Amino acid sequence: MARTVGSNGARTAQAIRQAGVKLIYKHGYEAMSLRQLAAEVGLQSGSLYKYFDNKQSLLFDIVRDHMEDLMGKAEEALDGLTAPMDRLRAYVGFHLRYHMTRKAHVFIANMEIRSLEDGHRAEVVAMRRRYEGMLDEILRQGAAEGAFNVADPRVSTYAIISMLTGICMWYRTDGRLSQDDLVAIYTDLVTGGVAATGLPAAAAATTLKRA
Amino acid sequence: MARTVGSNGARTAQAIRQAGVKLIYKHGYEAMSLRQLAAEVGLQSGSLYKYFDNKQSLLFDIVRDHMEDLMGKAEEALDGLTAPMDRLRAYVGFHLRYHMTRKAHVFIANMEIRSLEDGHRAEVVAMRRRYEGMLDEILRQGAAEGAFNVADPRVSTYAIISMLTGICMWYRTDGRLSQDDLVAIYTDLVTGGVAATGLPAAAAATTLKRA
DNA sequence: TATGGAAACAATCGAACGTTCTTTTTTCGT
DNA sequence: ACGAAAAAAGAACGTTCGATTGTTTCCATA
Repeated sequence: MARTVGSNGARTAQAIRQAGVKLIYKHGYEAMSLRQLAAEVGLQSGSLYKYFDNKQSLLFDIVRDHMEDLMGKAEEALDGLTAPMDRLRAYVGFHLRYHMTRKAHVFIANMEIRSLEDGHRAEVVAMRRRYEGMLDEILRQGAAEGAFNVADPRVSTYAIISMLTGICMWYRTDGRLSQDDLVAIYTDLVTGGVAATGLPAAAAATTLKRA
Repeated sequence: MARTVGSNGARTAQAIRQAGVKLIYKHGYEAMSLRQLAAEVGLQSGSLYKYFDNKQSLLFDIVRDHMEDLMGKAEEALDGLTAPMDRLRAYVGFHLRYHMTRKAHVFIANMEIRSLEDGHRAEVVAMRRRYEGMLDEILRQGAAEGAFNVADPRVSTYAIISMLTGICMWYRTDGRLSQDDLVAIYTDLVTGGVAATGLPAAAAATTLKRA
């Protein structure tokens, strides 16, 4: 047998992509074999090459498409908001919800960067920097206006994003708390952490040397 | 040639361990071949089997030893402290410093869990749960005493640990900020996030439904 | 200085890998 | 109804992998 009944290129392409995300998420890029992927879709391994040039480009396509989707939707979420606190809350809420609903894609984009070839990795890192820059800008604006008290926006950005992204390591749809509950809890943590306390954070930083 | 001049079992064992950490950190467990590891140490690949049963047990040994070290030192760091805020600050400072100085080990322990066989993974997950439990306990105690305002200690634990652990993704010894600076910044973020604000966090959580 | 154990080499195994190529079958526009 | 194009099968490739085995060399000790 050869071409199977009812086969359709577009549908197969999508199935391959979905199965790729699933298997890379579960086993890791290196550990996923193309035979495994083909079996998941119901093909022979050689047939996959009608749909991508090689294994590496499959990974890159998945990661790049995800990053573009993430950034596009983030800009939508912030659109129209100007006050730093509003923008911060919107960013936190969006990031959390996105990472709860796209756990697999997010995990891959964060963890398989090391498996990308140099050129591809550079592209993805640049995209990630742009995404982080959005939060960095919010924190700087808020600090400038006196709404936030951040000793170092760069570090706070890393810290906050790490905290939020971590949710995709343990969130379960059928868990104890709803997405809304979790967004509320995390929002409290973040806004509390950057809240203006009266005394400059830089001073607090210098007084605490050594521990 | 066979046994090389000056060869020493204990020294080789340590060199293999170090090289293993280095290569797994750089390339990932699956991507690291034993030939690569052997070359790094200056051996033939077959000779490695004098030092471990198989590739999997090398990974497990590295992760388990790291987890035991982490927990032992964490208990030391908290030893003698009773006030929740003191214990929280000590936990944050310890966790950060440890993760800044043992980046590779930490990264492996967090990222290569998926590469562990079921039994080994269960052991490591249990250890990690115990480590997380230390922070969870601090938050609960602080909440009970009214020192902290945490809507959900379990979630706050995950959030804080994710935030702190994330530092090993970007911290560089020759970076702009010292370890003390970073500890101060992160400590502010954490203590601010769990600070008692007056209004119960649970109420804040329910009022914010939807976004 | 002979000897037993420790340490490493060298060769090799079968399996699995990513990839390429040819062939076969189905689909679809004319 | 026919022929081209699309879709997939299936076989084969060279390579690399983890792992095993038998042999050689070094070293401590008696």
